[in-house]
Amino acid sequence: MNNHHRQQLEARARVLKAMAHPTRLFIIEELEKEERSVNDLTAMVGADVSTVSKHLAQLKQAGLVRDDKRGNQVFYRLAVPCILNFFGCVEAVLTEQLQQQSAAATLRVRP
Amino acid sequence: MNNHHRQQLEARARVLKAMAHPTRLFIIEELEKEERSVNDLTAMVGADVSTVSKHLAQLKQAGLVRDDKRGNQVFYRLAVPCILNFFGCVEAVLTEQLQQQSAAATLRVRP
DNA sequence: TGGCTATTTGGCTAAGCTGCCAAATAGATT
DNA sequence: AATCTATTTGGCAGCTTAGCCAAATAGCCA
Repeated sequence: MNNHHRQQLEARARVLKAMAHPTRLFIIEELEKEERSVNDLTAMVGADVSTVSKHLAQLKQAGLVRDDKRGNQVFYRLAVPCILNFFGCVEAVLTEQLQQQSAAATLRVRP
Repeated sequence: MNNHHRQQLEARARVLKAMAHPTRLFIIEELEKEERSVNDLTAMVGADVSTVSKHLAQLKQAGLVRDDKRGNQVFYRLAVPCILNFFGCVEAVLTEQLQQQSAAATLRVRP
């Protein structure tokens, strides 16, 4: 594993880490639909404004969202449109897990 | 955000979190090529065996890899083949970041 | 200006993660 | 059985994260 490769892996890990939180995934989902102000998102998430603001800062730092200040408010939108596709594989993983679990349950019931 | 939705987001976040570490990404990359024993991976990663073993346990817990004990050794392989595609979007994010950075650098040089 | 709303930042605590060493476990070999 | 190799587990120190409250900042409106 050379230096360049390591840096590449670290960069990828940073992006994944920024996405790896339920609230931030929710925000990403919402921003897929349309841009939103911090206030909007705060109401939808149901946490303290400061918490949501910090989540948004993390997403921005990772390059996943952009912000746009208009008047009083700051609107956030996705920086990268392809995040939707991103979940095809995650879903596959989750489906696999369900199948595994139900298979295991069946084995326990009928050993 | 109803209960089912929240659980779905948490499940997705767990998978992403399992991937969000440079060493674990490296392991995933290696396992894309072929199955590997813990010893193999430890040599490639260059950390303590116990550390690598714990990374593997995390990947397994998330449903990303499967293990297979043969004789003395435990071989790990990917549970889900589609992880390769998973990175198209991450790469797009990273490319965006580079473009942003070089654009900003240009602005600083020629304001 | 003063007050109002929207957002960010600082500070704190509780909880979680990472990596190492040491010890335990499991299989193979002599 | 004794020993060797491969792997996992327990435990700890150091570091990071999440969430809240309080305070600071920024723009709007009377």
